Amino acid sequence: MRIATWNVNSLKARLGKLEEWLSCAEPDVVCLQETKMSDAAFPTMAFTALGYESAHHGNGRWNGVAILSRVGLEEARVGFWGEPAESIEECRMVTAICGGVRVTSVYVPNGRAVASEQYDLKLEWLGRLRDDLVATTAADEAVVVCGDFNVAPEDRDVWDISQFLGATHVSKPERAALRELEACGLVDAFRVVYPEVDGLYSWWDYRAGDFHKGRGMRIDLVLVSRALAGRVRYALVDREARKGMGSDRPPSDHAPVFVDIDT
DNA sequence: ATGGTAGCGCTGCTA
Repeated sequence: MRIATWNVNSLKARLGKLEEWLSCAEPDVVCLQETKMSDAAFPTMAFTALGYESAHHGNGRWNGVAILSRVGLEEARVGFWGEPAESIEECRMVTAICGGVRVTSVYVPNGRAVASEQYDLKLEWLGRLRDDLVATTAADEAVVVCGDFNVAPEDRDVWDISQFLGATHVSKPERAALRELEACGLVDAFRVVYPEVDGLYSWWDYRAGDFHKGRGMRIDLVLVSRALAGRVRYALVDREARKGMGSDRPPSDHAPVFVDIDT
């Protein structure tokens, strides 16, 4: 199974590129973030035409997450376990069973600035994600949680750690919250394939032309349960797709990343 | 140099 995650920074603006990329990369499952649209506007038929079932959770101009699957999509649910859908203000999580794997697409809150209210909410959100996993997952289950975590797991996952002094995405509490997910049995699939490789960035700031300067961060992660960790065969950040593929629109500020797993 | 760009949507917020 080839499973991908891509923060598209507006699905409306990126639909053409995404369709191109689906034909090119042929993923079986795709987790999307920042669709920035309502469920009513979600282009279900465009994906059906390419052979993908879909589940989306969005309510307007911010956030919005989706799962596309060409290997089946069942039991879709939005938000955290037990959370009433109508009470969710920010659409940041959708889960479904795809080809025998429980897949979750997450868009973790950005956090804005360390010690801000939004930062505390980010840590709280990651805690709720952990609680969801504990409540719903058996130890031997095939689970993939992927998306934009807005956390760089280690210093080598940013272009220059000295530039991030006191910044979000690299702070100890954020990284500890990520490690809490790993303590639940999730494994960073990229580090299975590339234990020693630096510079596997998935996001570059639009401002200051950071992409072309190689100044990025690895914040888009594919976390797999231990049952799958030994079966990860390949992983890639598709930087070509971050270049724009020759269309008239700019690319997303994130590149798609994917892993191949024997399932 | 407290910058820079992108998206949404029409004013300033979010990233």
